[in-house]
Amino acid sequence: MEIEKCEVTVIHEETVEQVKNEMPEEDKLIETAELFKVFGDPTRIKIICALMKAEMCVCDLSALLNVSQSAISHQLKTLKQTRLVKYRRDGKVIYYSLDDEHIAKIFESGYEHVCE
Amino acid sequence: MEIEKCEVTVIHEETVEQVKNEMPEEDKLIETAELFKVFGDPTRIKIICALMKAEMCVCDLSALLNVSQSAISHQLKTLKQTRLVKYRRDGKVIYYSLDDEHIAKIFESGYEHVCE
DNA sequence: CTTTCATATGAATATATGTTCATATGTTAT
DNA sequence: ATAACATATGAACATATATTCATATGAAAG
Repeated sequence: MEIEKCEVTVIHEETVEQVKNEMPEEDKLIETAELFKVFGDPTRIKIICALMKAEMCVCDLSALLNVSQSAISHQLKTLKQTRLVKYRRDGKVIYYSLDDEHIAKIFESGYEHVCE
Repeated sequence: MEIEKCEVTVIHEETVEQVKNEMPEEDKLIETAELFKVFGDPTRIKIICALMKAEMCVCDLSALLNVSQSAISHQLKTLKQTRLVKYRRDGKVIYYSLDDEHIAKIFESGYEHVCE
């Protein structure tokens, strides 16, 4: 007895084939989703937005956004790992800034849509 | 005895004040995060990407993306609620498409960054 | 009106994730 | 060395969320 594959009815085979050929690599799409996911948290988007205006240290971000130092630090870790922010050390203080001009562009594209 | 506010050390008061004044409304930022969150799931980003190429029905999306009909339908519900997709009915079949040209722009801004 | 088919939906489950708390790290000043 | 301070980190907890499963809805055909 065969194990049946859970088949799905396809109504428009041509469309499915055509779109399948035009779709980007799955890996790229997953990476894209992961990128957007990072933008998809209130604390992180606020950090990104703040860093568009000025380079800032952890405790300033913490005060500005009214979020604990630890929470900010954890989120900055995520932002570092995904290369959205970079940092420099000056004594005890660590200054964060956006890694790249393009990060701001992504923010803008979403923000504009919300404000339309 | 007073309840102390959990105060945070602020190092650069001027910067914090200035950025605070330049920041958009919190509501808008939260909405922006919510928008990006919708883009931040592999299945949903694939649906969005597919609908950039063609209008498609649920079972075609299901076949194309190799995701169950139910899962696709649940995700389309999310996409409908956030006004990223619209639909039209033709008999038993419901065709989905992107609600707005701008949706594709947002996708592109993230996709480009990944492919840079 | 009953069946068939495309889609939607609610409950349940497993997993992911954001924050807190306590503590560690690393730098500067005494 | 030691104290003070800015930041990082690990564990724990609570919440959010994506998928599955079973079933409901709604339209067309017989």
